[in-house]
Amino acid sequence: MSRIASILLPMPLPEAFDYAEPEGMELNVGDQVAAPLGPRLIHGVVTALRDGTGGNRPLKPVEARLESPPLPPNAIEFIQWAARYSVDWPGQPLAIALRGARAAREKPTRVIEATGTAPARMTPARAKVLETAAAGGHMSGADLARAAGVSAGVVKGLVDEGALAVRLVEPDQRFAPPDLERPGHGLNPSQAAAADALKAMLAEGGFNVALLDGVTGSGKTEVYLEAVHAVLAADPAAQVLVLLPEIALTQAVIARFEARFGVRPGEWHSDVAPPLRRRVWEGVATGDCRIVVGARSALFLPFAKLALIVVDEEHDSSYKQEDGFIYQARDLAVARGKIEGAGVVLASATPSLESLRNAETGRYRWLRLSARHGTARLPDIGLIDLRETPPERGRWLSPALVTAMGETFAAGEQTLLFLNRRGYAPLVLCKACGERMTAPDTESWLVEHRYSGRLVCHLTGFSMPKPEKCPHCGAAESLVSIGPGVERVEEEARALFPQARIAVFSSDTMWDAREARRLVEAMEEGEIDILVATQAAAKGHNFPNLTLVGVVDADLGLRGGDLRAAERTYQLLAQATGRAGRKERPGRALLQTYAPEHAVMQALVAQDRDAFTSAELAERELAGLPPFGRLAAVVASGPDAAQLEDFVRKMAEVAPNADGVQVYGPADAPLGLVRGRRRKRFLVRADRTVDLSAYMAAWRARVRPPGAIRVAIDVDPYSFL
DNA sequence: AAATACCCTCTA
DNA sequence: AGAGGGTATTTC
Repeated sequence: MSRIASILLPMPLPEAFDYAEPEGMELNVGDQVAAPLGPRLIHGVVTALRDGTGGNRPLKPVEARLESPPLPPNAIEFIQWAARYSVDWPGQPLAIALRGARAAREKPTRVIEATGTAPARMTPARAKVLETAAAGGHMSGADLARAAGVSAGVVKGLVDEGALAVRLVEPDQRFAPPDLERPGHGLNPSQAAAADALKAMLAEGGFNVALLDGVTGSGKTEVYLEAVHAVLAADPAAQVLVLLPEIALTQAVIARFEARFGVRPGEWHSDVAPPLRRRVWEGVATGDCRIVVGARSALFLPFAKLALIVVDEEHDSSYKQEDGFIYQARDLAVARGKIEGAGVVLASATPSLESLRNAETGRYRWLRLSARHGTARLPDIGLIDLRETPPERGRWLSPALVTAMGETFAAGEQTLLFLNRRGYAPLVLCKACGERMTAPDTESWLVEHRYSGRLVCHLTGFSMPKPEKCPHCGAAESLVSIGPGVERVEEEARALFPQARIAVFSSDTMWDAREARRLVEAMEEGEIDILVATQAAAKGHNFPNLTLVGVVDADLGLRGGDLRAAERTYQLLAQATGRAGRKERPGRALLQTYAPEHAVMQALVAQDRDAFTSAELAERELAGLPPFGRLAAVVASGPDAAQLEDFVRKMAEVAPNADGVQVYGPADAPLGLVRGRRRKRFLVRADRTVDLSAYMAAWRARVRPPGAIRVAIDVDPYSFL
């Protein structure tokens, strides 16, 4: 009896395709195979096997089984679950899961070895080379020549004569096991209590979630390191995944793991070179690699025996992937934990309201870390009311903030000026005709960047040199820069403190990870007096001599007013102000605001997170919004406005009726035009009990968008543009 | 996603 | 007729 293999292919197809298993191939579920699809061969994964032959038409046979470890059943289940949840085809998450499996392997290295045969003619140079080669050390030809202090020609001559031979050595792909005998960090009582509670939860085994909730500087990392240790020690096959929101943070966390366990964990993010990626992927699949530190896509790795997932800074919005396969890694981490029967730890100083709600209702264990590490105390936070004491016209730093900066500088301490806006000015307009500079095919303002002298669209990446004349009315010298970005604040700070050492930290100035680390080190060493930074610097780093944080525009994130505006602003500003005064020095933070009475500002000043979150939760509950209800967004886009209008009207007509579901829209998206495509939105609100994914899938099945129109479904949206 | 089948218009 | 182009369909 021959068998049929269902094979999932990493592309947007609605289901796995059936193939005939060739005689003797002996496939198993999870095997990676090459399967013919039309005229091409595709790398796919076997998801099911059953007896039988092709029914209505003959099946094509599987071409070959690939020499790469199979995907474990749990990984396949997770991929299918994620696709269903996100209302997308299973081939999409599979494509993410196979990114490491398809990367090029590291090439074998060429090493030179002595063969034992003596060369026909011996010279001092040759003798030196043979001696060096005999000492071993697996050197390449160039290295051997350098070590022996001779030219490459001598080595080549010996190879040609057969006294030396080139051997190809496969690179060592294995991961060393972690050293569990190393002592851990000393924990303070609060940390020890949290670590014990975590270890107790993990010792129970099976799926459990804990929210590790502790103020900035309370030492969450040490706590979860102990949980990691407990898991690795309890089972020699157990694996651990640590998710981080930013690639920039991975090096620091990897160093912590290296110090704690004596081995370098597997590293996983978009900047990892293909050979290492392949090595980590295979190490994870075989169980060799027991610790992975990575960005959100590490969640799709094929763990052989995943026992613990840590999501650090769980509130961070970069866990939400917004394009391609849309997912929220924090939520999927919980889902994966459930499938794997693993523990999940969500860590944050400012947890998401979703996680706080789950902790409140007891679905998650709630572990609170109170004390700040060492003797440091939280910074004093003050508000500067810009309505009463505004900066001078054309300036952005108010007198009170400038005074504080002066005091800090005089005391030899550091200031961080926080402004979450790249570039020089967010808007350039013509004072003659009022024209605002926008990209030709996108409806958002171009941001002026003075360092590069260009106007840049932060949405699409479009950029152009700043024009001399207004492109609309032709007036010369009429373009004015409106509003501040970090570059402009830097300019102002230089004018105010010409003798201070000032630097800018944003993704434009720090596009290279090494450069970023250099700047962080310079800051740590006290070589910078004033750092002007976007959120790229607000996260994670500890600057011991930083005693003043000035938030240039505390209201920035509150404008636009989407669902999470207040929550996000609170989280970001709590994090930014938490940078001040970590070691023995007291710190202070000053927030410039036009809305000092706003609940976010009041909560920050009072350092009363719980008051803020309970008020915010009460509002969400009243409106039936997350975490009390669920949302999904639909964005339809197309080049032709009339055709799009027509389509979304039809879509509205066929929206299924269901209890506890309301469909709002269609409406023009706030960003109505991106890359030449007009955009329309729906928003769906549902009660928590509704299977929103199923609802959205049913709706989508009722329409067939014309070719030029794309429909993107976003379950649990974070962006409302 | 990528190949190809289909269906227009344009050129001469 | 045949090329050239956009769009719709198919891929087990």
